[in-house]
Amino acid sequence: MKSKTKKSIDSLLGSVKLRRTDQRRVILDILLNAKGPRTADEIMAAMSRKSANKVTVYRTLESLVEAGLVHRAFVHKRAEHFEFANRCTNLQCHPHFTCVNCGVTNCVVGASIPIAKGLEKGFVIHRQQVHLEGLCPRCA
Amino acid sequence: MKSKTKKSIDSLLGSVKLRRTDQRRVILDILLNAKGPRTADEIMAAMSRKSANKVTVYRTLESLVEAGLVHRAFVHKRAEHFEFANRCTNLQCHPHFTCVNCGVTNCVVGASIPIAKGLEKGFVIHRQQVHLEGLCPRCA
DNA sequence: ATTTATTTGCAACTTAGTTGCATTTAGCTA
DNA sequence: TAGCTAAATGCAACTAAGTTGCAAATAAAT
Repeated sequence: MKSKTKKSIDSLLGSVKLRRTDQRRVILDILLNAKGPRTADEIMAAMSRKSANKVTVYRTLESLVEAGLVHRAFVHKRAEHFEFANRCTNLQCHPHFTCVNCGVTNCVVGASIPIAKGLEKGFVIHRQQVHLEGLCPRCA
Repeated sequence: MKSKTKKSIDSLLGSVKLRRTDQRRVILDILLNAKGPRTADEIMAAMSRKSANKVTVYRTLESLVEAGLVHRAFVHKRAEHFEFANRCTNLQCHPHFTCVNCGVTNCVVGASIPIAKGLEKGFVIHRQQVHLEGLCPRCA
């Protein structure tokens, strides 16, 4: 990790009042550089020899989610997927697209979907999440 | 199960060329009468003494999904949720709403959301799924 | 009624995530 | 800068959700 990156990650952690630990830095760094949502397992693999216990990874992700730095992505696979919480409006994160052929899931940029209208009276929407599936350009 | 129900379930199974077995009839009946998506576990509980091995439940759900009679609902919980595949257009199933307070997930009726536009060239959308979370009328 | 491909059930297994508890460490205070 | 303490980490053991292989049962075609 470049020390420049380290500083900006440390200030991210500071901004949400989380202690600056190595594990948090490494995990945040991985998510910051990921092109799409990642599972705990993928994160552990990316940490490689830097070691890290899976319990720590789960707990770290949990604390990052709670702090709002990371989101659980909505991708309809068995394992939870996490991503750095950017490109999200207040009510809606960017959608994700999963290719039914190659199985790859990525963030969708440049598409927008209006928030649902016409709900029965009394519902308060905090968050809308959209998932698309179909064929990616390579598989179409 | 009323014999009238049984007949209509049998004709559903016939229409997708699946053998009419008791387990399939019972599981379809449960999903037909459910107000929202159900997990394999909930289905097993509802089958109660009628017995059923969990492997059979999973495999039955799988075959019903493959046949298109049942959909995997998109609800962001650890266990898969299944529901009878009605009220779905070609491209989009009805949305689901999960209350962050009481945890209950239900189908949203009467709301509509347009299909995403503006995807990068080459993507083919087969299906769009929307999930809403927030407060239900009772918890708001 | 017989046959055969499907379906079901059991046992054992895997994957994803969790809990309790002992040890280590970030960052505050003196 | 050392000491203190709450927070974070790691290990072992566990649970929940789903899967696989194989043998027995059964739907439905003949």
